[in-house]
Amino acid sequence: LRYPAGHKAQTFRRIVETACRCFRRQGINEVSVAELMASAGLSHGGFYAHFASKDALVAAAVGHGLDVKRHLVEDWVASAERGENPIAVVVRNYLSTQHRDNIGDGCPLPALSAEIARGNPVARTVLTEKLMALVAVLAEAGPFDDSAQREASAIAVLSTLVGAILLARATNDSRYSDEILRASREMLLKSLRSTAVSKRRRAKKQPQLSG
Amino acid sequence: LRYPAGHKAQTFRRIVETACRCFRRQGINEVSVAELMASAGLSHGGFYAHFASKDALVAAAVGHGLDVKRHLVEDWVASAERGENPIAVVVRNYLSTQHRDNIGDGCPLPALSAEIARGNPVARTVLTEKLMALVAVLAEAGPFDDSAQREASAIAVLSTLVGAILLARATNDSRYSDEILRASREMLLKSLRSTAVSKRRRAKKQPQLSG
DNA sequence: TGTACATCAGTGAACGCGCGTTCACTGATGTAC
DNA sequence: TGTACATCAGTGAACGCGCGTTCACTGATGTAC
Repeated sequence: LRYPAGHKAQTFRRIVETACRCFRRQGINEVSVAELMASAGLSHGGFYAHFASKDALVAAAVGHGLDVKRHLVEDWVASAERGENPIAVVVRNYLSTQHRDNIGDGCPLPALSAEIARGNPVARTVLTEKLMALVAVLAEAGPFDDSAQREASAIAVLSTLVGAILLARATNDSRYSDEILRASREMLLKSLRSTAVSKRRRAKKQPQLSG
Repeated sequence: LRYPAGHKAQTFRRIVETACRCFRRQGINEVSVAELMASAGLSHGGFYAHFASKDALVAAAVGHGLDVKRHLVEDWVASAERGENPIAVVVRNYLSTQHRDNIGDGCPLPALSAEIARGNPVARTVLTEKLMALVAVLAEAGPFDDSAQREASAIAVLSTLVGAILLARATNDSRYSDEILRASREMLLKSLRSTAVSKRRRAKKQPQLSG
């Protein structure tokens, strides 16, 4: 066969996207290369024309998934209505039953962090970089005058988001799972309300990264 | 061989404890029955004299690990000095570099929740029950008059604890990992300080579960 | 007291199976002449 | 314009390996007589 220009790059992307979804749904080690390639509409032998190893794909898939999530968070932040705290929009969207129940399209952090933490140094480095980028988006949108305080607050919020989704998914009792989301969401929103004063004080300072 | 009374029960406990440590360190699917039995000083064939399947062991190991952790949290709560918020003690101990770096003895929730959420219904049920028990311990120690509010607060705190340890372990950059622990810890402690008034108001009401 | 047998926690070879990876091959199209 | 060949994304059989699980066996001690 001879394929049109860009065909291979397109296949590459399809494998990465399929992998990212399968990994989140089933876990990295529970998805075989053969299963994954079949999901992408290919046979398993062609895999190594695109990636040096399964580990290399894992790193690419994690990076892709976190990029997509960062863009989504940016959209949420941008969608905040005038006077509304953009972080509150992120919190409500992230800690939703939709996000909990849609692990295949959800954030890779609650789904894959534990597995990545234990091995695959390349994927770990990618995760660290993308995590920092995600925190930067949240920090830029957050209250507080001091930029270090903004980043610290963003990190703490993200920890709660990730932990709550993780526990809500692990829980077998659907009412309790809902309660984990609700309780974590309310704590964060209440905490944001109590810092609203500081936010108002910061209003109309020099923007840092706006384009 | 004929073994003394209680020998089998002791071996059972040794397998469960070894398994719990190995699972947290390496992940459930990355530990084989043979490797685990060797770590417990036994050969792999004897495994099925104790457990119906690897899944049955997983459920037992998760239950054991969460029981141990609940007792540890109870000790932390009891160790709080007069006038100190017991939850603050839990937060400082949980979000420590020692806990992050000692995954084998650490909380099973950040280490195993993602893997358990995806399969093994028995382990999921056990996790749910033990999670509720852990939340109850935190709720009993927490501020707030209203018991529903105490439970909600405990759930939110636990979400942050679990998420922060998970992200701190996944991060490759040791300074950033420390910062994840610090930022999450400070947010929780600050939040506890702001509810301290309500705690003082609650002082000397009827105790609920004290023994 | 001595002998034959039952017990049963633990052993280790063996099973079928699916894994990650390799490699000789395919075949429609682009290029050389 | 027509023919021979190079290209290379994708195919599918095969590799060595380790997995969870099974099972015939071991052997020190307790029990029956």
